[in-house]
Formats: sequence, structure tokens, C-alpha cells
Amino acid sequence: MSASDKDFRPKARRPRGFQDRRGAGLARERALVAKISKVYEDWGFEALETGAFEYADALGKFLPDQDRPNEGVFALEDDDDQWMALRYDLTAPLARFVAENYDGLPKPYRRWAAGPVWRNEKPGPGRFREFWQCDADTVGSASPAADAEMIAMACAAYEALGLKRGEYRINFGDRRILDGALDLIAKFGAQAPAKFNRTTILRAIDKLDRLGREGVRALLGKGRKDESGDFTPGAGLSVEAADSLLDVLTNSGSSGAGSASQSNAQRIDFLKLNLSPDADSSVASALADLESMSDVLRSMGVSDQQWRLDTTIVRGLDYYTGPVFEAQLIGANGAGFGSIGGGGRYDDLVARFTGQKIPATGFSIGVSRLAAALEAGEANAQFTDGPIVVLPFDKDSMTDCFAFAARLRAKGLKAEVYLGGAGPKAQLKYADKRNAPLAVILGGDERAQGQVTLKDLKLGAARAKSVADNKEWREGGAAQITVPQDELESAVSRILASQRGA
RNA sequence: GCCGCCUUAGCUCAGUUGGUUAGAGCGCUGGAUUGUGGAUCCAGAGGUCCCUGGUUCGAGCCCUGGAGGCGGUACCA
Repeated sequence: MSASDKDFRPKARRPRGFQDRRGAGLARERALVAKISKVYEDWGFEALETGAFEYADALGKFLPDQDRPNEGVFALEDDDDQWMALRYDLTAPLARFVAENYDGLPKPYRRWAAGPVWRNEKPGPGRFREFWQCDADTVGSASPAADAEMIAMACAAYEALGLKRGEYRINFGDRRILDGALDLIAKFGAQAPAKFNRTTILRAIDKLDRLGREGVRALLGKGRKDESGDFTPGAGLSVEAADSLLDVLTNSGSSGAGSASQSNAQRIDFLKLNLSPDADSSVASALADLESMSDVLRSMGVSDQQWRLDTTIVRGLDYYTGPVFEAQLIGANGAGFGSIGGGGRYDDLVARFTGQKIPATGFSIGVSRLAAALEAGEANAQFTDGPIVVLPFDKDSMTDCFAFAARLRAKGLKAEVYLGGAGPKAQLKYADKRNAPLAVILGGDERAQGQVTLKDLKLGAARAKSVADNKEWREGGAAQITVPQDELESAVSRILASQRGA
């Protein structure tokens, strides 16, 4: 090692968009995953785990002659000159798995998966470059009932997490209806819809929730200038065409009720009336599918409060073929956090590998974002108790302390021995920082008597709130008891019980 | 990618027209209390003022270039 190597000090810093998680926060997130996957299992989905890397072409990334296919993914080149990329979702690996193992799988194939995914994008609040998803998919069923089941199960999952009716909603749209609405524009002037940039229009519509109607009108027309002064070119629609499109999609204007309280049945009727599709068109079959979905959802007890037909839902542009859905938090919790889950039907994904069209539909819950949103919502979230900390006040007490900790663990309690070299004061500070409910203290005095001291840290903390003076503080006693060593377990449970009661 | 803002102690930030020794609150360490956390009081430690080059007698402050962070916007299979 050269001198300069020795001198080199890397700066300790977390890569942006990646999170360090610890303690209670991590436990909370794991609990979310456990609860969601329990629901998926209960609904008859089988667990599937695939690796973090896929070959880049399997992810749908074709490699032009650039050095790195880094558009949105983290990629690297394998020894055999093949590009591999970290998966950016759990759906593409599923498609690959199904294509590879098609013959041996039950059809339809129902599986769930949970794990981290990676996206090489600019991070933001509630938006990470590594985050967890928890997916369920049904591969091999074209029935609208499969889509309806996804919505119903998503509701069940959110409620298993403790969300209540009215705190979340699944918004539901359909690509085919969007296309039908775009055809309406043909009625305005000479511009044929095919000449419009459909992509630009769909992207604009997708921003309705964030930019509002006026912002989207600008994007559909001439373009929009944002807060920083940057200008986004628009789709170039006429004002009449843009308004007409927005009226149909948002169910407002002269022929629409425009009411948020409208039922889904009313919304379907509105679309039938305004899109007036040909009997054999894809819009017509989309509407028929919608009605049967609606029926299935009703029979599963899913109410209009839990799902809403919203034809402005677009989602990612390429791989969804029909129904698309998106879950959002309602109310203060949801502000600024975007969607907390989403999915849709992707009938062509497996066909990329096999050439055989296999219908599939799925739903994905963004665990990291949901955890971030829930956390932001409950700023005063109660923190969970740390372990009981056993403190050896002198060196000779160490062995006995380990025996105490072992006895507490045998009772199913979390316990640890303080391993640092500091004095009593620092030891108590440590216990405090670990959020221990109580400290077990063993020093020379106790050992001489065959006793042990138990200090109720929570009681002391509560008492501190009302004490402002050092003298009063010292006179108040130490919120601790000393008991014979063989009464350790019973005395500890008494203190814990009194803490729960208080 | 584009646009804007920002970077001073562990954290959040103040810092006058460019002037000697760069500050505060919180946190941290120690003491008041030789074996007792959280309140209170006292003391202390802690700085490459993001980096680089320049202007100047003199730069945390002004100028060039770079890096990093934040926000908006675009992209998001």
C-alpha cells in the first residue's frame, strides 16, 4: 500500500435516493410487508422470489450502441459481455419466469412477491432509488373478474395495515377508454387523432391530479411554464378539443354531473353516452368489462367508497393494455405522496418472450412510500420499547448480569447486558437511549446481599415532567426497588404490567 | 436532461460596506450528585466557513471554474 493509499479517507455519505433504516422504523416496514403478504397468501397466491438482476433485454431494455444502458436502471456488464440490470419492478421478472417455466405452471398462475427494486432516477420526497414493492399477479386469465379481484385484494391489504374505509381509494381507469376519448378529438377541425402526439396527450392527462385542470389544459394546448420558469411544450390541441377531452374524462361539462359523489354506475353510464362506441370496438368491450368488474366487486362487498372509476388514470405508458389502477391515501396523510400502489392489465408482456399472448393482471404496493406516508401522518407515533438493559455497576458483576439477561429472555423478554466500560451514570444514559422500559442493576452492594435492583425508567421519566428543581428531584426517590435475586422475573413482570396499566 | 435556490460546529442556522481571536440554540463530554438516566445550574470540547483558481494590504463575504445538496420541471419501461 502506498503512502497516498494510506492517507486516503473516503467521505462517509449515503448515496442519494438510498435509505438507512434502523430499529423501530425498519421493524414497522417489515411488519407492513408481512401483513400484506399474509393477505396475498390468504387469497391463494403462491410466493415467488427471483434474483435482483435480470438480463437487460429481459427487462425490456434493448441496448443500442451506447456503453451503458443506464436509462432508469442500474446496469453492468457480465463477464460474458451480457448486460445485466437490477430489476426496476417485480412484474418484468415475473414475465420472464412465466415464459421460462410456462409448461410446468398451473394456469392461471397466481403468485405474490416482495422485495427491493431499483430505479436510477432522481429521488424526491417519498421517492427512492431503492424501494420495496409487494406484488400480486394473476397470469393466464383474461377475465375482468381477475382485475376486480386485484382491486378487492388491494383493499383487503390496505385494511390489514390498519387503514380505514375512506382513508384510501383505488382509482381505476382503462387504456382502451382513454383511446376512445382521444378519437373524439377527431370531431374538432381537420386534425386527425393519429396526427396528434398521443403520448404527449396521455402524459398531460396523467398530471391532472398534480397540476389541476388549468395546468393540463395548457399542456394539451400551447404548453406550460413551470415555477422555475422552465417551459414545457404542449400537445398543440385546439382549446375546444382540449376542453372536450377533459370534459369527457373528468365527467364534467355540460353533459356531465361533475360530482365527486357520483356512483361508479353513473360514471359508466356517462361514458357510454358520451363515447357512443361501435358495438364491436375496443371501447365497447372496455365498457362491458367495466360493468362486469363492477358486479364482481359488489358481490365481494367492495363499495364505491373504496374504488372509483377515474378515466384520467394513465400510469406508465407502454406495458399496460387495458385496465389500470392506482391507490391513493385520502386526506392529510396522502398529501404530496403520490400513489401508494398501482397496477393493471398487461396482456403482452409474456408474449415478448414466447410470442404467445398470455393475459395477465397484477397489483403492486409501494411499501417504502407507504411507510414514509404513514410515518409522516403520525408524527407522534409511539416508539416501541427497547430491550431491558442489565447494568453491571462493577466489573465483577458481569457474569451474573449475563445470567440475569438469559433468565429474562427465557421468559420471552428482550434483554441485553451493557458491554461498555463506563460508570453508572453513563450506563443509565445508555439504557435511556435504548428506550429500555426498565434497567436491571447489579453492583457490589446488591451482590453482597444476594439482591438485584430494578429501576423503572418510564416512571422516572413521567415524574421528571413535574419536577423542576434539583432538590425536589433528589428528595423524590429513585423509582427503583431492590429484590432478592431469585425474584427477578416476577418483579420485572410486575413493573412491566404497571407500565402497561398506566 | 433543463430551470432556480443553497453549502459556516454532530444538527438547525446567524454572521453588518470586505477588517484583528467566526457566533447562537440544540446535541455531546464533564461537574454540582465518589453507585443512578430524564428536569435545573455551571464548565468544557468541538471549525479545511464545500473544493479550486483569482481580485485585494486584507476574503466566510466579491469574481471564475468545479463538486455536492434541495426544490420545480422533464423522463419513469
